[in-house]
Amino acid sequence: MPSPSERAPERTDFIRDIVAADLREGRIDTVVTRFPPEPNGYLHIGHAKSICLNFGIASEFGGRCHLRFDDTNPIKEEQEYIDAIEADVRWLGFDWGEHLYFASDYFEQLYEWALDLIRAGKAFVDDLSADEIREYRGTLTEPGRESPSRDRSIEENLDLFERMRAGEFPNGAHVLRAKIDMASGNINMRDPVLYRIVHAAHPRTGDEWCIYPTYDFAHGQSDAIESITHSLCTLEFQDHRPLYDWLIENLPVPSRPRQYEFARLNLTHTVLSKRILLRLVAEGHVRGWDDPRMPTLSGIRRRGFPAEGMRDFANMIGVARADSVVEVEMLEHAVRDVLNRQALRRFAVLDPLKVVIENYPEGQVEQMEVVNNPEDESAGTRAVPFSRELWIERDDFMEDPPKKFFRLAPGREVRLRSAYFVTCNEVVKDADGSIVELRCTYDPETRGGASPDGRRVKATLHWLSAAHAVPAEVRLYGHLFSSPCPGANARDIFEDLNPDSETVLSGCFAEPSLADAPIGETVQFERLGYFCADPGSTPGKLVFNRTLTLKDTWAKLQAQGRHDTP
RNA sequence: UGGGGUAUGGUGUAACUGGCAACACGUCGGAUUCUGGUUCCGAAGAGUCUAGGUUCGAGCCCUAGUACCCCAGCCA
Repeated sequence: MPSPSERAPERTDFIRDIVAADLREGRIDTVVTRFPPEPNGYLHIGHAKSICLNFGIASEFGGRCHLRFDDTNPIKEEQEYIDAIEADVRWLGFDWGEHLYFASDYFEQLYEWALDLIRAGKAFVDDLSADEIREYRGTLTEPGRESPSRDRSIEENLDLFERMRAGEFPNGAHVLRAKIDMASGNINMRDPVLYRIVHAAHPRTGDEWCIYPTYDFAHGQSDAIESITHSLCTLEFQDHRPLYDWLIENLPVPSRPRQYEFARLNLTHTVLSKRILLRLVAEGHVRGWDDPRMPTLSGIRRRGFPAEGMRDFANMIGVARADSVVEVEMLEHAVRDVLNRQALRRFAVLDPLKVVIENYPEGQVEQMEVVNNPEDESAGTRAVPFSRELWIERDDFMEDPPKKFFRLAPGREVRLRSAYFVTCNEVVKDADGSIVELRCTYDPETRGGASPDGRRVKATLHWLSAAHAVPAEVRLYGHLFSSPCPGANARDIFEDLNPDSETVLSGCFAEPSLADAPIGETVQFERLGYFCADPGSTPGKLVFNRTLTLKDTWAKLQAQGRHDTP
């Protein structure tokens, strides 16, 4: 069965158009892209869009895509992030082969190129402090002023820069700057900083360096070294493109990469900002980077989202240059679409209500054959034990049902899925008047859920044999933010956190086959939604995370009814 | 008169080189269904930021506006 992405027509967007034209007109032989994360945090859904774009283009056009860590700032970067990022990209389904690179691999070459720039009189060592540089830079509407250090001799610049590398100066004492144009309307061209002194250990190069190139001095040159043809980044780097090009043109680099920018992804009810995600974790609003509510790849993986759904979503939303906010419903649709096709069906009861089948022999147990996935016959069937005492969902019974409720009610007959038709005869209540048990009878002729006489029922319920059901904890997840646009209108983004984003249910039951449910495999609890065992789940204490609910027309009706009857 | 971008249904995208504004999500109906799921059928919803202009014909070309986004890290 082809996936939607395979049967979808060839996707086109402005970047693919450019790549196709470059190939067609012979400007390049092979397309080479790269995904360039900084290892200072975890990857999120926004990164997934970029990963799918870069790796997707490479595979569609028969090229290759590199994974390159942009590790030029040792203060923020850690090996932990490098490992997590690699795992996330692999999980998403992409393979960089042997093309794993680090900007730090190029530090020596970058240093040589900096020397070249100095020798060409196009870079200088500045003595100004960070504050002074800011002052000299001017403002958005006023030009900047040239640094007093700008006219230093090439020899002195060379000497100073070498001594910067040698560790003779403390952090901030000097900086290497390009000599471009302090009056440029583009602030990035006002003698941008190329190197700064940072006495800090780097996760890869350790103490080898105490000067580090800035993003601007590292990125384009790294692209050139790797023969990247199309360097794709987000819109906020548009203003850097003139500098990217200036460096490429003024340095003896081995290839001529081109930068193209696209709009980053925004999702409703979600925040895709490393800074905010870091705070959510640090301030304990969530269980960690991989909390099932987090939009991180590790979070959605723990939540049970299949990678294929994530990829389908990336294809659905397209790539453009206009700022936009995609509704999460589209992501949820992509996930449900994959899960509907692939997830095995299982029985679980979240809010159990006891049902006793009065005419069912005491002590008898039957193994009912239940289909694993109606969308995939090859998934086969399984046996689920049936007996006299059962659990059903409390929501599936109403003592005084409204007209549109067609589940179980006094005197009404429904089907227990793949088992029998049952009729409710009596409602047993406790002293407080709350329902504790239903007394029902079953029709032996309807075994397997069939109706030999053609009798029809309006509802089919899931159920569990009370004696065989295994206890479980189930965590229900909703949107992390209740507002579709968290932090909009200058609101504090944390005020928009949804207080009900996680509901932990204890006292749930699952069918016996779920006792050893593999971690990370998402199944459908019939009629309820998609769920997967949490990594913290053990056979002794089962914990399931709800990936998504099923679409629920009844819940929608109820919600509408609430408005209709004030 | 800083610089750089972007405007198409509620949302995201599409419309080859000027030729009936299309697809998906969502919404609303209906059919099917041993999941109020899935599937199927149908509908509503934009006349393309505004105002002019060119043209037989403009989302696309021209002119003038408007709105929104990004930039003043030794972050990326």
